[in-house]
Amino acid sequence: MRQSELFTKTKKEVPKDEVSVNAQLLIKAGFIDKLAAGIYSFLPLGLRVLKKIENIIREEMNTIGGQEILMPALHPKDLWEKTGRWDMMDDLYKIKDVSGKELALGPTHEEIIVPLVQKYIQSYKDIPFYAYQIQTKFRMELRSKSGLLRGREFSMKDLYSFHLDEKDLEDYYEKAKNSYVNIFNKIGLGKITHLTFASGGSFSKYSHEFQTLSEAGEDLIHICKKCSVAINEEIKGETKECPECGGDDFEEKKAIEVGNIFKLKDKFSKPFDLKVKNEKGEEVTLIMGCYGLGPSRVMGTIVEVYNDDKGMIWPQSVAPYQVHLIEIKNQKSKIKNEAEDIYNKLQSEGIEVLYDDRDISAGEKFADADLIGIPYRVVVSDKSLKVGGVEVKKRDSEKSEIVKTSELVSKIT
RNA sequence: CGGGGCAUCGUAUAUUGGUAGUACGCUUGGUUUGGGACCAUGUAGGCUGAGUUCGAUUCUCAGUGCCCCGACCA
Repeated sequence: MRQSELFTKTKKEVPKDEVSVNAQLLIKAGFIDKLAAGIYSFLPLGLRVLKKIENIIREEMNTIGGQEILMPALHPKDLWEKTGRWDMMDDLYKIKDVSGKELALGPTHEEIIVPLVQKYIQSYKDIPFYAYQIQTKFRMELRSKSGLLRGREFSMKDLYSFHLDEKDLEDYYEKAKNSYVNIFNKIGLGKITHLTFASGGSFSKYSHEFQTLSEAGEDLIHICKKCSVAINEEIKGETKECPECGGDDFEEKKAIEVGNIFKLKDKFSKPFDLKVKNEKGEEVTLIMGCYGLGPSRVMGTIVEVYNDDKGMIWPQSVAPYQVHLIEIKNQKSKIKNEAEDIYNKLQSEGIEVLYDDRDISAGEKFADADLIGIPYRVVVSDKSLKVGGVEVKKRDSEKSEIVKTSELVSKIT
């Protein structure tokens, strides 16, 4: 992508009503735009990051047998009345059409997937079954805040699993848990994301959250010093020992909840009477698990965690581009041609390049590169050519090195 | 939902009960080119409604919006 053609430009100033680090940096760099409180547009750079995150999640979901689907965001009222959540859930957006028909904007999809599965699955032979989607959710947050961390409209991956018995649910739950660990490792948050015991509601003792350490977090978690699994505030009040290893020495830290997984058992299959025939021809109620993970919140979390005073520092796996190619030219030099050649070369190698071909000062290009936070910065200038090539600098490092143009591709892959 | 704060060109800000100014951005022309360069040029603004007043962007009230603290958050 040529930066001269990129839809958004960076700003020098941040809107004064933004305080959170992720909102400030993402808006300043032109990744997102705020339409209203907790409602954002994803602009070209931001959308690329969001999609990278989504694709990492997809890959892992597919690995554990999830089939991707896409359910509607508009939900007829009667489905929500069946579970009692039309009145119970106070952050449900409710709308009415001209005929007076009432609908909800989906905040989660148990009410939709259960009837859907009921319609297509009648036999134990089709169970277990796993389906997931990545979709926009709506929740009427009374106080949305902190940029992408708590929105009223946000992206969410929700996986639902269907089982014949609890043992099968348990087994799959463990698989899903592991797949979440893989996801956070791949996204670059692995080391600071703790598996966290949370309340299991009325049907199981525990559920699990995935909590990423950050001062911007709303949650307080208690990390077991022995096994580094954490427990949340709620659980901390109920137990003195780590449910994982029995340790009793904890460290308190603030964290952002980036994922949660629940054993729903028959909480939703029962009200909808979701049953299949077993081997004996008897009807059995299916039991369920659900597994949530918010790509947009993850994106905000990454920014909160990886930044410095100059801007964002994207992990390679989710960066909008791998290389920020910068040309520094003067009127007499042939830099333009050199930079063009390198741009084409890198692209033909399948490397994602943001090419700063704009006619502005070097300082401004460097400042933008630091702000946008692409992992590799490659500078082409008279100075670099004179000493044999291009200058390569990693965003998270102070030093740069001269690399021969012919060796550039191997250097950055 | 309780409490607090804020509202002026696209962005950030200043001033004022009497012609609203500056910087950045953007236009055009020129000089520049290794850490947000310079000269010239043009561009655009008082959240909405009511009240007080000869006159309101400024004072009062209401509304709306945004931010923060708290509560809430399968």
